[in-house]
Amino acid sequence: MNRTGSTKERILGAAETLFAQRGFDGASLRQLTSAAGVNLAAVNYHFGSKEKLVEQVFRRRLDALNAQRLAALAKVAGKPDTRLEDVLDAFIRPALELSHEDEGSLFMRVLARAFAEHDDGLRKFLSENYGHVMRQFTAEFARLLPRLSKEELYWRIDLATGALTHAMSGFGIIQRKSDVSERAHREQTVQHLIRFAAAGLNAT
Amino acid sequence: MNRTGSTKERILGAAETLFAQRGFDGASLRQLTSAAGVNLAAVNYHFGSKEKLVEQVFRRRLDALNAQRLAALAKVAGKPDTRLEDVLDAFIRPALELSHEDEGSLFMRVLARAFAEHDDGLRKFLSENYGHVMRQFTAEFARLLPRLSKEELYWRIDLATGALTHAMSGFGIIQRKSDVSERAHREQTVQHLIRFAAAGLNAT
DNA sequence: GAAGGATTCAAACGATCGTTTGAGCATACG
DNA sequence: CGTATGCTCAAACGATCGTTTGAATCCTTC
Repeated sequence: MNRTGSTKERILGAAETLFAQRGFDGASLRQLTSAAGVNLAAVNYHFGSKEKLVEQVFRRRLDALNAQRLAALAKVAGKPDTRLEDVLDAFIRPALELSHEDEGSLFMRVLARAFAEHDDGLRKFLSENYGHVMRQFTAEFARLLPRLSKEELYWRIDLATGALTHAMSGFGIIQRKSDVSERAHREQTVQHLIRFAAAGLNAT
Repeated sequence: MNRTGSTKERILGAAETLFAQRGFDGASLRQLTSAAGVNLAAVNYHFGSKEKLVEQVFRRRLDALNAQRLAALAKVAGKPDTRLEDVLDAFIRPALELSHEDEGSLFMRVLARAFAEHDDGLRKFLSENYGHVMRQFTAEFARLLPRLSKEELYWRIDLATGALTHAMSGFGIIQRKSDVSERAHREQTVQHLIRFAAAGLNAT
């Protein structure tokens, strides 16, 4: 039972963990509030409903994550000597750093579940709030891969993001290494993902 | 409400559709039996429990799918002039054909959900019953990519399967085209996937 | 056509779900 | 001190969950 931070923060933390482990339907508010050490009614008091809690779980991470992604993209977008790998780095590194924090290490799993859900409400929420991020990255990919048709480009970006989401959702448990090598290991992981995605995007 | 086939088959069909749309927890036996046009108690009578029904939904498709994959792999494995693309074709084409059947078009979505679940019981079931398929493909990839370390090979296979699962789980609805061009479109899709995966696996 | 196993059926079981309620407690402000 | 205000609490709400039951019905076999 977590006893640090405000009630809202404890609920959000427990929700992230349990949504990652058991899914949005599978994790009940009773398991969730029990793990957070708060009263059952606190969820509806602070968030209004379970569905709105789900939204806040996403917002808490994605606001910062996408801001970092856009900041990193801004440093390379449009520059004449920018390589494909630089853009992928801007996309991948913020997510990977999130996966290696003590807090937030399970969030990418929540995100992977959201993609698998194919839930219209959730997809609409993500598209409305964070769709512009993917659009900016897509525009930069299009600039660096001018020989690809629009259809081919969308295909490959979809495949690349699928690979990255799949890989990053497996983290937090499997890929966690010892503290001394964590930084080096993370850098190695970034390079693995970038090499794979760059080659796929750049395929003949 | 489906009224064709035996009770067991109608349940399996409705279960596949609803599991794809709403998830294993989200789809209730009442929705499921109602869509199948059978009595609620029929699930427990014919399958024993909801969990065993889930297993049968997987078995019904994966037995045939993996048999096709292994048969296609056997035609190229170990041959001196086999290309990476041939092995990927053996892996991808059977799954894509399943995605374009009227029946079974939603199964890859069920499979994508299972991957996102990270459920130990389900992963153990899949590993015990179909793990040898992935092992045979991995061995052939290792033969064709001798310059990759074992760690690098596993990384790339994981990323490639993630991309393919992600892409194929989006089918059945989005990518369905008109009947006349369906065969040509499917072939085009196979080539997209193979090109991307081959380039990723083969990256410098 | 009677017997008997296989299957279907409506109904109910206890458990658990998300949500609501109203009393109780805390802290801050007049 | 008195009283708002924000928050927590136990308890209960109706709904829905997976499962079980026992009678009704179908279907085969002699």
